[in-house]
Amino acid sequence: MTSSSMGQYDPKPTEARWQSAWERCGAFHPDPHAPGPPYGVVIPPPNVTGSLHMGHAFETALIDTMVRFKRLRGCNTLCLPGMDHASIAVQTLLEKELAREGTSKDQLGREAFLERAWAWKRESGGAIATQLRRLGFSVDWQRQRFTLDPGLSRAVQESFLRLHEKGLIYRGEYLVNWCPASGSAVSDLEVEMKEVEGHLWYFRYPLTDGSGHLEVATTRPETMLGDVAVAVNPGDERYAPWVGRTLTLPLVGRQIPVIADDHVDPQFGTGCVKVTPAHDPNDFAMGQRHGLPMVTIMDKDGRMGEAAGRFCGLDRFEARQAVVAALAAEQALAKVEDYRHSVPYSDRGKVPVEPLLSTQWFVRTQPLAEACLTALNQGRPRFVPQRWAKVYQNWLMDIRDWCISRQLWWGHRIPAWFVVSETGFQLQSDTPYVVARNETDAHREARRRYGPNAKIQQDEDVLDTWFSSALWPFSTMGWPDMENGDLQCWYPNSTLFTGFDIIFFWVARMTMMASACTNTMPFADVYIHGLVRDEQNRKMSKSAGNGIDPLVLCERYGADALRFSLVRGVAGAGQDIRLDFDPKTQTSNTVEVSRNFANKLWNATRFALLNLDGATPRSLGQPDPDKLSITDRWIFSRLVRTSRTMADKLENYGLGEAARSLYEFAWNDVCDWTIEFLKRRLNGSNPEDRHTAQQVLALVMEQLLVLAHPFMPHISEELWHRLTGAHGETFLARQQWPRLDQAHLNDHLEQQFAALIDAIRVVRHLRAVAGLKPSQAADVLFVSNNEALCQLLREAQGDIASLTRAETVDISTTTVNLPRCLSAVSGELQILLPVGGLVDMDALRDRLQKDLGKAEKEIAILSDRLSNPRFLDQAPQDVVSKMRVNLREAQQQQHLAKHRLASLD
RNA sequence: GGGCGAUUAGCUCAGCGGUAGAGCGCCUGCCUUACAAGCAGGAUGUCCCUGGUUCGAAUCCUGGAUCGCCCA
Repeated sequence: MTSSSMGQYDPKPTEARWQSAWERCGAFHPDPHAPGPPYGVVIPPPNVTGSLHMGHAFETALIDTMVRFKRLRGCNTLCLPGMDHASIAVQTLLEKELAREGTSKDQLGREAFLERAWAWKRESGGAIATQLRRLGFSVDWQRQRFTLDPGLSRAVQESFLRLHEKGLIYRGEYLVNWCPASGSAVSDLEVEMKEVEGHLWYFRYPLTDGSGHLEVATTRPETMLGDVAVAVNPGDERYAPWVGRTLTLPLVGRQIPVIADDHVDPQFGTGCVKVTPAHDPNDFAMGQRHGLPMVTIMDKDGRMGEAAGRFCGLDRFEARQAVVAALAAEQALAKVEDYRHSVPYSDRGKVPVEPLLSTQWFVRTQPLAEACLTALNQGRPRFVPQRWAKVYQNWLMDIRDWCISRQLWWGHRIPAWFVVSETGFQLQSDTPYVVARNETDAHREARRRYGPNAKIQQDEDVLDTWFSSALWPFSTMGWPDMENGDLQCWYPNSTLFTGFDIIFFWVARMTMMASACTNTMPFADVYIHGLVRDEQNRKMSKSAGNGIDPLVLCERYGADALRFSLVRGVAGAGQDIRLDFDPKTQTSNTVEVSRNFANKLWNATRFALLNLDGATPRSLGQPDPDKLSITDRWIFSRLVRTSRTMADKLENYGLGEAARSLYEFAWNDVCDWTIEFLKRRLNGSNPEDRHTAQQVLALVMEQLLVLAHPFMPHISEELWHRLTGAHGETFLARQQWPRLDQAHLNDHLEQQFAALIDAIRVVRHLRAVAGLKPSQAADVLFVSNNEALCQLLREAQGDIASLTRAETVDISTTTVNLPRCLSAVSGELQILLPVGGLVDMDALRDRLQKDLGKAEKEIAILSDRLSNPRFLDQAPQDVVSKMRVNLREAQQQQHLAKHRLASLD
């Protein structure tokens, strides 16, 4: 290996090695009976057709940081991975494939189609599981689950049965959101409102008695074929005389009444609205209030049906034009306006959904939502950040029933059998049915209820994929087998990590189903994270084409670097983060910073290895407290403080803050100061000092690697093995978070140390001002009448000398008059560098003027404040006394700076 | 229309009652035996505006502006 490459960390082989070693050894395969408080997390199951995008990487980084932290803290930790079966996505994908082959799912038939779907799943489904491994996700792959697995299917079936038994699942004919592209109903949540430029068409509907007409406005002209009334607001005087009269519907000839309903907005359009109960949710409600008939004019493929008369067979958008043209021909088209309005689009099919009257299965959500609201009032689950609890609450308070049946094949078939013999072997909306675990049971039950000749036929439909996802926290752990060890140990789960966009889809449905099935909330906490945005603050998405492939960044910078960037970027909880990326060069500054940090850890450890003579932290043992230098005691205090701060932050989901603490501790405290301090003793001739320095170095480095592990698992594992010589199945991932003697924590020392560090910085500054080359040595003289400060400087005399390249460091409590020398003032300390004629007097004067200015400004502020009696009276005493100390120091500084300036002349 | 978030250095963002911080970028000097993916030093802010609370406000509260998201 060349010297230049030795200083650079190459993540690729290291990350691959540990990923496979962890999995091979089952490092993350916990035993539910093992000791330690349980910490259980199920990952939000990605879609089986999906591939890794930045949102997954972000979520994974957050989850895994927490999970690894809890594991190091001694929790019996399970992180369970898996995927959902994505009914619509898989079916769409396969149908396209079949179309290319010139066939279709209907030609294949249900059984062959499902075989093909499973074959697809085996061969190309679930690529994302491999991609998640690439991030170093410490999940238990042995417990990986898929929503269509037998165990989970049993949970789906069982929960359906139980909910049905409790009357929480029912079947009925209602207006549902129909997606003509996938040929299935979808739930309210799968509908996305999009603003589009459309038109508002005004139609004239004549009174049947020929005495005039009313004008109605609509954005969907074709639905007029299904109109059964025209409604006006009861308070609208313009139309009061019209209420109760009859209109003749143009093109159709149907006689329809004018009705009065509070829900009509008199300000909108003409104040008259056409009522189409079978094709509009508001009209449906109105139709029910007024007992109006439902006229369905459209078929399930989005074409006009028989009730549309001469428009039958036309596609809905063709029909729109044809209806407008026909009305125009009859002089019934009053006018057309451009009109911007919201149109419901199917999230899946990316086409406008049609509200359609149809018989479907529903979950009666209200009783479940009430149970969830009660739990929420008792703080279950706890939302982080809290504001999302309100979003969740509002949604539950205004909830609508959940349409759970889908006219698809890939999924959990509804465990209901129609007793078709009761309705002449025709399936109708009122055909009776039985719900059962299997066909034999269903048949038995049907015969019991409907006689020995009852014939049954299973419902063709499958359940919404979210139905099975809603059971995920417990279906993955063996429910309904309550004796299952996993369930007993890790259910309810500890935390659910997910995005806010999925609170309704998933979080609320999980809590409702858990309430119904397990009578508890499925997790204690819900951590809601933000989105990853690009440098222009746009949400990353495939459709916008601005998505960054996390795997590209892993290749270039390492998974550790990507993860660290994502976690460090989080401010508080739930905030969006921004990630820059230049597609031309395939580079990201943000991730580069983290890559550099990994490299810093690499080199710091390399320094330790080069200086430990093959010894390990264990073989060196703990240093003797009496032999610790002041710098040793300082870094121990910093280590204890950092470890404590990070743990506090992580316990409260402050992941970004913990990451930043780590970064600062590692880079500043350990690398910039401690390693630099230790060099002198490690290279020195005193064997006892050298031994202590080695002990300190080994201990600090090992603990630093533990602290880094949740954030950068691979490199920390690698370096820890090199440092400790661990081998076999011993992993850093399974070690203990630092449990250090809290007695090392020393506030006073850390405060004093700031003055020491500042003194060194001032010396370096003076050297720079004087233009001294690093190789040129110069003497340093500190003068202060603060005895404690002088004592500190004396203790660190050797350290100061080595860090400032000083030949000698003198410390004096009495003022020394050296005329031509570099000088500066820092607090109560005067710093002098006697360098003879080399001095640039102007630069020196500037520096002292600056010190003086700073001191005077501070004196002005502080004395102003201290002369305010109300401040003295009302501010806390420690603040007042701190101000007094600061003022005294500033005055000292002013005095010294003036004195030095005077001595220059 | 209702709700939520954001606004701090050229850029990306921390800080959230006690004298404004980091990284990147920029300027100067260094290949100093862990690291040039580095080291040392330096320059850089009406903390969006407006009132108010307070001895004291970037930080808490009113109101407003701009940007973004969610629900209707």
